[in-house]
Amino acid sequence: MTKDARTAETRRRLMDGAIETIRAQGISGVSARSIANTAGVNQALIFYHFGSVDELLGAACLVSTQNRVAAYQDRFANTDNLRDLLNLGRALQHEERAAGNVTVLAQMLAGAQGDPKLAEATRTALALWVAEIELVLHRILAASPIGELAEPRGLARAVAASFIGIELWAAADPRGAEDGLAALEQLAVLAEVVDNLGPVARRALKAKLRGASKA
Amino acid sequence: MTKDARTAETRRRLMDGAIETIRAQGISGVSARSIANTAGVNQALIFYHFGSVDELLGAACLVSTQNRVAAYQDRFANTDNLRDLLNLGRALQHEERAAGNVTVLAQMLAGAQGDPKLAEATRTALALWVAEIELVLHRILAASPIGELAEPRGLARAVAASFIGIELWAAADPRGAEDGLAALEQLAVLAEVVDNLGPVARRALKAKLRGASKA
DNA sequence: GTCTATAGCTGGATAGAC
DNA sequence: GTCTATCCAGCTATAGAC
Repeated sequence: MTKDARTAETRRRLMDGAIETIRAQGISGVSARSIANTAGVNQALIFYHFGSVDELLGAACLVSTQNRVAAYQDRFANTDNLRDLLNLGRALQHEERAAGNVTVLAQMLAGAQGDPKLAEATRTALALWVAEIELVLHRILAASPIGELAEPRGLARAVAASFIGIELWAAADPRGAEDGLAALEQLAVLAEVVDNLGPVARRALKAKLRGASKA
Repeated sequence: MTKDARTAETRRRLMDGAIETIRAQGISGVSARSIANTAGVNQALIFYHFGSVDELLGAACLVSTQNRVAAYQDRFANTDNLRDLLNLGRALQHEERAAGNVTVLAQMLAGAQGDPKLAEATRTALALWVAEIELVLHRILAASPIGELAEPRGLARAVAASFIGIELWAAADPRGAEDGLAALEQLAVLAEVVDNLGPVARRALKAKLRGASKA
């Protein structure tokens, strides 16, 4: 194995270890030693390769989020109606719970309180998800009466933040989180029903919404 | 000042200090020393009065949440339609951002990952908010076509979790969180519009929703 | 009840051998 | 690049004076 390959391997193990440690113990369980232990790597190598624990955390979070988002690019691109989006959301929620990316972002966000460096890294990672969601919403809402009210920019952030909140909740109260998620899905069904009203009801609703948004 | 009064005063200062420390530095900035420092109280007294930092955190979180929820009891009780609920939510979001209770609960939730004691305390505190929200939703949804779809139990938890997510987001990206919040409010307006449809459209919608909920 | 002092541990970070 | 050894700051928790 060449030197470069060994370096890359060590860096990868450290980043994987960092993610796994956040996932299992939360941000307050994270330390150079706990990460090195999970990674099966010497503790001093964190500082050699990344300079500090914070910078390792930032790098790990960014790379792992890039990977997760990339895994959905096709599915995001092929979504152009509410029903597909709802299905995608369901799948995403389920798969990411297993992969742990949402949990990691939630913990990073918690750690970002009063730590500008972590805040910066977390913001960058979150932006990757938000950008994808925003694009899809833009496409879908343009053709929906709901588009009269909510703009994609805000809605994308609200959706992402809600995922974060639910996932955080799940750690303390799994059943409650499950119920909450089911309720959100039902609300999405409401949006879909509204979206599929006949042309007359649809025009009436549009007019009402236009009035409401001005009030 | 009597002994009992001094004891109560110290306990109060410690609990206030704990809350303030979580608020300012997040859960990973919390330690017996940082709390004692904020409280202006000797560090050893945490262990004398509460036994451990975790137990202080649990007690502080519970008491401060009780106080905040109590401050809203009348307003919750007097809310029986979507418009009032939307206004209450707006007021609550604004006032609690200042009071910091939502931030504290979010940080406790983050700390609860892999710490069963914190998880238990946080669950109890969250339940106080959820119970109020659930009661209001129960009242409102019974009279609304939306009630065909979402049950109050799940929806209450979803709403609370979303508040948590948004507030956590705000620490890293204030503008993004603001946009997200605005979008959620607009969605509530949609619900209100749906709720105020004429009797014909309303019956049609109900039938559609009933079909959708079975699918 | 409250304080000082301290034991014993874990944390970040670096120096220097290999 | 990686390892061992180590410094020192900060942590929880307790003992004991007041």
